[in-house]
Amino acid sequence: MITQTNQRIIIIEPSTIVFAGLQSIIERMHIAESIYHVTELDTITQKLAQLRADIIIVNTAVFGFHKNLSIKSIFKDCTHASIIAFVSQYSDSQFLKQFDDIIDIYDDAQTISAKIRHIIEQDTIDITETDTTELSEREQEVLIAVVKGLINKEIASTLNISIHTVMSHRKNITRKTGIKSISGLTVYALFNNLIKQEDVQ
Amino acid sequence: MITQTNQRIIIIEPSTIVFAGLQSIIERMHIAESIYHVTELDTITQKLAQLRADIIIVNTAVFGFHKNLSIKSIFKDCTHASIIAFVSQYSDSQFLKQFDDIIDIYDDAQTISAKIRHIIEQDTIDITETDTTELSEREQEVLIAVVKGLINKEIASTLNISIHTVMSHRKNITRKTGIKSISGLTVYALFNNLIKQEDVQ
DNA sequence: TGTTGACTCACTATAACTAGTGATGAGGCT
DNA sequence: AGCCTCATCACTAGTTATAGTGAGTCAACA
Repeated sequence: MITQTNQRIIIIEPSTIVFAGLQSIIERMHIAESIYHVTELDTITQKLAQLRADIIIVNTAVFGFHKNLSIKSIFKDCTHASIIAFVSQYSDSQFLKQFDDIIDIYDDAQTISAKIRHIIEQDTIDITETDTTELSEREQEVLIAVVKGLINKEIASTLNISIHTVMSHRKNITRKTGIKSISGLTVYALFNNLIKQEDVQ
Repeated sequence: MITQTNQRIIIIEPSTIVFAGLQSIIERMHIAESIYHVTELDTITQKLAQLRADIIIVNTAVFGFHKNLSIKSIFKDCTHASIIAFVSQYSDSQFLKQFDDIIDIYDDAQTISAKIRHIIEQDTIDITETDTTELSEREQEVLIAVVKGLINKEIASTLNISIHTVMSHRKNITRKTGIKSISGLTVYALFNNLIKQEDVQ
């Protein structure tokens, strides 16, 4: 699989915290050459072209309540950049249609990564298959239950299947991931955002 | 100046992005031993005491519109934790007075760092009882081995004790922490910095 | 149409863990 | 001296998990 690791990204976001969060998530993707922070729209419009960004993520809040704006014209100098809306509060759905994609403040890291990857892949010709999920849906369900601390019998009853099936799934999970221990599976599940820390135990 | 580098911090914040931002800013301060993410209030209240946090940062949005809540009573099990409000939208100022400090979503990194440092310094003055670790040294060793994925027999041989002793320790660990599942112990060990993620499995 | 993968279930035998009780010696604290 | 914790070990009985093999149904796909 060919990955692009030289993306130039601009984030237009008033809040330092939110910027830091997006930055941190994007950095973990190892696709960005640079991440540029802009807090206001006005100060940047002329310089945008200069920065030659590949991706611009813009908090729709910076547009204020003037929702009749044309995104195309605002970013007219960035012809080859993909513009992603970042929505942290209600935004008009017609307005949002102008963007290449939308990231919601409540999206999880996996979703955000997927959206950005998708944008990059659209721009890149050589898309080879993206990581298909290693585990089947049912296997993920079983894994989540295991990590929640349920024993096989309990998993069987919550999923309405026989304990034999549960064991069968668990054997397949072990085979596919190569992880034998519950603690290892816990880290795997946390890392892959299959479960939240507070749901464990 | 004595700096505290072993703060256990819980962030109660629905948005992954905002959490990642706070995490990233706090990590740069090098004061946190662990940063725990919780997305909802309901799922965590009973477990809060167990986690023995020093600082709890809570997005006031999780309280919804019921602003007559007593913060003291919600966090009654965390007597020694400082509670910081994280405000991302309008919040009643009377309500906010209950908190030890307030972080606003538009605060810059420097301001946030200063606020957190201030909280820590206040606390370090009135440390009378050093929060001795809940688990004995031997129990910690056993716990780490468990979380590494070793089975009791293996733990026995690496620690040069009988398998009976290992089980004895494990029983005590379960009794003291109240955590029965290996996955729960894994989260506990990660949060309490007893083990690094990469050492698991 | 034949293959593959997902999902389901079963049987066997062995290994490992859990829970409860009990015991001993070392060391610290009051 | 008495009390407590830690660390060590043991026995019992019951529960749960692991490993290996096998097999049927169903849907997708080439």
